[in-house]
Amino acid sequence: MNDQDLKLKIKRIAVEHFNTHGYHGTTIRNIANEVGCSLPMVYYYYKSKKDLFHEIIKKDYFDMLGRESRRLKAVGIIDFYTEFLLNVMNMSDYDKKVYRLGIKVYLSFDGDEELLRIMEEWEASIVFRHYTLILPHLKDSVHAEAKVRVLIHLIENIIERMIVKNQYVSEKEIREELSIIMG
Amino acid sequence: MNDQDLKLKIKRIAVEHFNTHGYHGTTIRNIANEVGCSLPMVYYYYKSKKDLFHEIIKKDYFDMLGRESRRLKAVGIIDFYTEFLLNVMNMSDYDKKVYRLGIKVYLSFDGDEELLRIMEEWEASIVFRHYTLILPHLKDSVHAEAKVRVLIHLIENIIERMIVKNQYVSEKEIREELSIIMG
DNA sequence: TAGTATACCTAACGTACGTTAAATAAAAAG
DNA sequence: CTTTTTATTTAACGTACGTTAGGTATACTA
Repeated sequence: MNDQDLKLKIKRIAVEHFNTHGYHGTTIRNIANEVGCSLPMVYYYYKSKKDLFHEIIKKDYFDMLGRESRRLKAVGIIDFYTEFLLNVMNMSDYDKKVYRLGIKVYLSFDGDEELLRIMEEWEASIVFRHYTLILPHLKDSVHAEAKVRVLIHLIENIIERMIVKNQYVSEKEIREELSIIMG
Repeated sequence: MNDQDLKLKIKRIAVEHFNTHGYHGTTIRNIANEVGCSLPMVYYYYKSKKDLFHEIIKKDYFDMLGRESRRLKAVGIIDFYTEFLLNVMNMSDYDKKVYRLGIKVYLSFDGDEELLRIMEEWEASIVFRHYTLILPHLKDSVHAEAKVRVLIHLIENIIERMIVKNQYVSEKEIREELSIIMG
């Protein structure tokens, strides 16, 4: 098998196992078994179990977040977020699993302090970006700031339904729910 | 030490460990160490690690949910949910940890299939209950059902912030956010 | 006070984990 | 064709886990 093929396959299976059983519930032996290679091959490509987990979050998770956020192009704010959320739902299965893993770490349900810190930095910058995006569309509103907050929470909730609970959310549903807040 | 004292102390420490390190990351030895008793004492009171975890979720978690939902008394729908959410935030630390553990299981981030199934049954009944509570207050609205959905999602999101991320959410904030949806 | 039940301990069993040493097979380079 | 590098394996090390056997105090009971 090609060098990068096996390395990638190991990571893909690892993502699946970390997702299903958590960091501590995942074993290198189980990963190797499912990949179909011997146990030390995992160590040939990844320094340690922790290293493998960190590479998934630090590289793949943040790559995916960056890729998604770069896609935003629509002008109307409801179109904008509808497109954003539909993009999330149409991500590849692998990206969805990585996203799920990231959410798990973000909620302190898995991973370690180091990863959590990195994520909270990203989160803060993203919340700020949402504010600057949404606020201009709400100039005349009395509860502008609260509306932004509710909108962010709704977006978080929809992403969680899509990624964590793996539910299908229709475009109609998304638009309807966004409209209730944006008026 | 009194019989029930130690049994309770073990469970309390267990909740803390399961919360911080997950099911697989928690060890009976660590629990016993922190409790200050010997390892087999845990087995004296609980059949197994799984049994201990299941007792926490099946008993304490659902007891807590029942207790909270029985408290709802206010008549106005915004008062109603504000009180409900404030109750959640004012729960004891132990109950909050149990709640957090439950959310973890509900999101399939921990626990097993059996517990997940039990939770999904409860969740379905609760969503239905929210519908019957909220809908009468929205008769004239065009997007009544969507509004109920958004409201439920907002409530879920606020609970998650309080319980999972351990954030303080003020009554003003809660009322403001609920009002944006209820008009 | 003798006997029984309760609360608790030390020590260990078997298993499975993360990790590594050491060897081999395959491929590339010279 | 030999040498070196890369890809892969088997086997094992040490550690830590869940769990249990078998014992000892303490407290209740008759």
